[in-house]
Amino acid sequence: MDAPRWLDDREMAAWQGFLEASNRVARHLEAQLRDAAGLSHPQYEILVRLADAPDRSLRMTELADGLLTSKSGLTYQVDRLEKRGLVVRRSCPTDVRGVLAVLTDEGLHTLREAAPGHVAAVREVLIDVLEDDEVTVLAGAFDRVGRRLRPHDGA
Amino acid sequence: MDAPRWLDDREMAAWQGFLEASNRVARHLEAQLRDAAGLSHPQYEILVRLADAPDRSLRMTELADGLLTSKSGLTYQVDRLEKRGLVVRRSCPTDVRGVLAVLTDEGLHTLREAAPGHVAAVREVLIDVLEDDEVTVLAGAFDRVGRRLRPHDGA
DNA sequence: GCGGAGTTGTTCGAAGTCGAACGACCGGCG
DNA sequence: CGCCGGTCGTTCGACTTCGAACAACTCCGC
Repeated sequence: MDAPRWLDDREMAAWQGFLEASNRVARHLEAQLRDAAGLSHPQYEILVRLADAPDRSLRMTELADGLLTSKSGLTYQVDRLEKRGLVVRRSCPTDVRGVLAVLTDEGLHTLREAAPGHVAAVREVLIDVLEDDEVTVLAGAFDRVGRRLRPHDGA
Repeated sequence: MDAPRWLDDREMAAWQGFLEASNRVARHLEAQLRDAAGLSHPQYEILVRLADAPDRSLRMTELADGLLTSKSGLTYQVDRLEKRGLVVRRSCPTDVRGVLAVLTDEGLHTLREAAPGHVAAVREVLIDVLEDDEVTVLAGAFDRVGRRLRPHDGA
């Protein structure tokens, strides 16, 4: 490691831009969701995944895998959602240890109310700021970056 | 807002990829810095900015502006750094309210030890995963995205 | 010089995140 | 049947972050 390859200007701009953009975008969307629907971004993602799942329900572990949060973090957020009545916990029929998180009607309603505003915000701060070909490049590149850091996904 | 423009597959891939990539990259670098130098990423950035500043010192507010953290967050991190002896607080000569954060020799030394490994990690998980033209596109696009969300930068 | 509006950095409480430890439970093998 | 490594979800304590409130102070117009 005696000859570190430093970042040239172009690389530095990409790196700094990435850092600033990811921070600001995350903050902005967090604020938008909270103001519009009283949801944090992790909570919103939990609702989305449950809404797409069969029976609107998923095991805690399945939920935690897709989400990029820890198991304990998921427990915390599901607690919050349950106290608001957007999600219910049921015990898993095939495994006594297991817990099923189930989206309630109210949860689905809340999600449907929040989704358009959230998507609009995503467009406003990211997608619609980019040219079409930039979106394409970004999708390809980030798929590679994300996959590479995924715990166990050789593909 | 009755006709939300949803994201098509390509846009969705870009958005999801952005989310996953920014989370995983941030986590990975946080872990790398902590293991190699006992620094958090915010702390590392503070050291970098101080090292580049005249007299290796900056006002707290100047520091907070460049950094993407709040004032209180900065106070907390500078407290940490000061307890480790990497930074010292001095009162500002031209403004009694002001506080100058000054990088110590030990702070500079720690930074120089940490920098090569950090840069290598940035290359490994982001820059070197991308093609040259992808880096270029990314730099341009993110500059626009970041600038757009900046509090006060009409340009 | 003076008074009020704005700035500066810190403190405080609330919130969220993580990893490690934990009790409870599954499943296979003897 | 009985045991034992592995899995499930929660709990716990430590850490970090944020915004609002705060006291001290500057700066500008008069």
